[in-house]
Amino acid sequence: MCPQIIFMDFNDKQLKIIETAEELFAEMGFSGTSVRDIADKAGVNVAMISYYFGSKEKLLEALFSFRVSASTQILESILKDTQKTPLEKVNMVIDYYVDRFNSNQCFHKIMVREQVASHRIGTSDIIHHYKKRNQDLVKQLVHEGQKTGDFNKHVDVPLLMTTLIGTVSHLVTTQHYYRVINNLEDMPEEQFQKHIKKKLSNHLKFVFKATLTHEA
Amino acid sequence: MCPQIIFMDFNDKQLKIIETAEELFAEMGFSGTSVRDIADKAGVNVAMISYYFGSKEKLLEALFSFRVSASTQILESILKDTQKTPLEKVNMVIDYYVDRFNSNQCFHKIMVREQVASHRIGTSDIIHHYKKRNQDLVKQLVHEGQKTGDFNKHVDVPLLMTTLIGTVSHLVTTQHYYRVINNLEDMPEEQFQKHIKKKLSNHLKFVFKATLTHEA
Amino acid sequence: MCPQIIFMDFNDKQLKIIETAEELFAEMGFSGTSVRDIADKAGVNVAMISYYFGSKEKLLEALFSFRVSASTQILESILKDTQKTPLEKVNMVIDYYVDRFNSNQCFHKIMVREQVASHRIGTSDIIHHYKKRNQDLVKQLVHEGQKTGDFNKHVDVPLLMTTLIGTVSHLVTTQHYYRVINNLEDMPEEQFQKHIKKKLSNHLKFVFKATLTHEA
Amino acid sequence: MCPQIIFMDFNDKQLKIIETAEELFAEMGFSGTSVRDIADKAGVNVAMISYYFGSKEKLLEALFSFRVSASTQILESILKDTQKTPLEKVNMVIDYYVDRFNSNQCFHKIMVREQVASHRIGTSDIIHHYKKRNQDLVKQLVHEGQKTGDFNKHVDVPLLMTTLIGTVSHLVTTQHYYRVINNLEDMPEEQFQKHIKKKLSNHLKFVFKATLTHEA
DNA sequence: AATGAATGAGAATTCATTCAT
DNA sequence: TATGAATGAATTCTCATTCAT
Repeated sequence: MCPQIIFMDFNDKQLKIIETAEELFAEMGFSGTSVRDIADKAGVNVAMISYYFGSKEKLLEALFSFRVSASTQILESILKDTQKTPLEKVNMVIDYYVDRFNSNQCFHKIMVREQVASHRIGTSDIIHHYKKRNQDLVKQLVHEGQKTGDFNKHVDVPLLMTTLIGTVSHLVTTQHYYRVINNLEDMPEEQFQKHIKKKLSNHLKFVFKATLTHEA
Repeated sequence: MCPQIIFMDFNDKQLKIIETAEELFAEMGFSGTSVRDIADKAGVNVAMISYYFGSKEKLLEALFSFRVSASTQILESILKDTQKTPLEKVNMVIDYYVDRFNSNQCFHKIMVREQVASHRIGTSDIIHHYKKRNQDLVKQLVHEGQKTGDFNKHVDVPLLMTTLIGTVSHLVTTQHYYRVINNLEDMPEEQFQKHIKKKLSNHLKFVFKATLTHEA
Repeated sequence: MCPQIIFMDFNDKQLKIIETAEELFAEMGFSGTSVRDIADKAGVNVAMISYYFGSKEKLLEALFSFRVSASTQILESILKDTQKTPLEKVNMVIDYYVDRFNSNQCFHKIMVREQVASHRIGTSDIIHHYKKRNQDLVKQLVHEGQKTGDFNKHVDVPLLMTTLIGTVSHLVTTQHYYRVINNLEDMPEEQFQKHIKKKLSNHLKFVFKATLTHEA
Repeated sequence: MCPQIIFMDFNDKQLKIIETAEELFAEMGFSGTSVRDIADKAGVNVAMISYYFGSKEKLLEALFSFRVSASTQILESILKDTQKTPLEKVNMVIDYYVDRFNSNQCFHKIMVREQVASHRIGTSDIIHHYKKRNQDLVKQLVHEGQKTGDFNKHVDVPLLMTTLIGTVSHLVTTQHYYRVINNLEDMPEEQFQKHIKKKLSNHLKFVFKATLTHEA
């Protein structure tokens, strides 16, 4: 079904390289980061990267596999919960996305960049598979809410997903502008993260409740 | 206030370079594009780029100035219109953004990428200025709606802007995935653009109406 | 007919690079020579090689085109001469080969090496074309001699060509062994070249006369 | 006299490495083959090569020792045969060379390449020793034939050796061209080998008989 | 005895920019 | 004003070899 997401057992040095690459790719972009930069920051020999991953491109793919393979069941488990109302589940999905983006900011910055270009096949396959799966799950959830009469009938799930992911990823990638524009420059980083996470969660929950229940 | 947005008078060759650079930067990223690629595709001498713009970085800045300077008064004029209700104005703002992103896809792909990184000062200043101004204008509009009682009181304008821009830019940058996931691969490009533009506009108008008027 | 042998107009620097590369490839082999070696010896910047030829491989092809394209009509003109007997023409062909190998020793050393491997397409096409054409010309000449009754009937031209080229190229490539084995180490280089050229010419003429006229 | 030709007792793994190296060196050249290529193809650890042979260069020397040491007495035994006429012996020498080259094609391709360069001392000493010895033996044989009056007086043995070895080695190294030029591309490999071996043997025997017995 | 891990050196090539004209 | 030529620096990757185990 998704042969390219192979769970790999990375050793400490490989993990160190992956994590360092993640930080640098996030900040400088893939092409803007040299393998030497990564090696230097990770404290390993330059040749190690080719040795372990084959190439810079393959390192990016390894990073994708590593991050994507980490979370596959959470959304499923949210949906299966029979105790929750569809709206409660929607709120959980929102928190899942807010959490994921918030705790993997570097990776998602890379994702945002990579999604723009369609020419990197190795990664775009992984992204595509991941997006498709999640959209299908949310579609199920919306149908569930429509059946119970909680949600209105004409919800455009693909665009709702676009709003969800777009809002979260845009905030994550432009948070430094958000700080400046909203005069939050002096707030300590940790506090700022908590602050926007909370606000973003509330905002999206409100937007989604309004959208899903508002009569056309 | 914004010294770097200088309206420049570009000659034909300069414009050709800027437009070619825009296409390539959009697809390959800034670092992923070489000046030689640009020069070749634009049909000019490599030295022209340094000659005209000073450097590759400066070319990017010129591109930003060029695109941003082009539209400064539209939002203002929407707001000033005394004939329209606040909700009508919101819808106009939405269409303005949808239009802008749709007709300047390449540029906005670059913007999305560039926003991620905070290290490129030349462009981030322009982006910051642009975002700040637009957010302030929308804030005015929301206040106007709140005064008239059309909008509810606790609207988070910065996050609403995030949702607006995030949704539009996410769709623009991931439209190839959107096509595939929603089985629209065979639709001709032009028709597809019309299709998503219309859908996106309706979707956002509905979301905004619901959000701005929904009682908490 | 032979599209890959394009006559190129090389400038002085390009010629310098080609000639230096020829010397080094002859002595160290293609893979055994680095572009840096060539650049250093030729007194040019390393980047020049990529700049002018695109790649190391393409430089080799340029060298082949350069050397091969130089001599296309000589054999034809020998054959056309109506004043000479077939045997005289054979002797002229022999001298042509001896001369060619002798005055382009470096290039022919490269040819000998390159012929071994069939994996370098760019050059093997040129070699193949060149060998085919020359063999066809010699075949004509032998037929001519057979018609006049000068040569015997069962001459195997492909193998005769193998003997001709094999003998000359083997001597060229192993001349340092020849010197040592035959106690000619003290002979000055120039004199040695003259010496073996003369001896080789006589030897081959004798072998060919014997072979072509000897009754089975 | 020839200290480097030491008969070495290679174990299975060492032999596997040597044989694999032989194939790769023949096709790709010494510099064009990496120890990793050899190790991978031979199915052994990369470190094995340094471990067993010391270095890549030493592996080449081991290969030479291995192949050269294998055949030292055959030529001697041919000469000693008192039953055969000088011409019969010459024919046997020819078959010996044709056989040797034919059954050790890979090795002889390497030899051809290595002979070109004089800079690899380890191997050139072995080659030199080998050539010198064989030439001396053939010189004896020719003298024998001259004494009996079978061969004419002015035979140039060094150049006759050059013709013998040059012809055989040229055919071995350029057989793929030979196939194409003579429209034998569809002949199965095994059959082709038999075919050229037979033709080459007959050709050389005829050339040698003619040359050795032809009156000047 | 054998090997997976590791590495410094060097490989070819591309880069943005400069310079002479 | 415009450009072909040129280049030093940096790019990714491969190399043969060594080392700890």
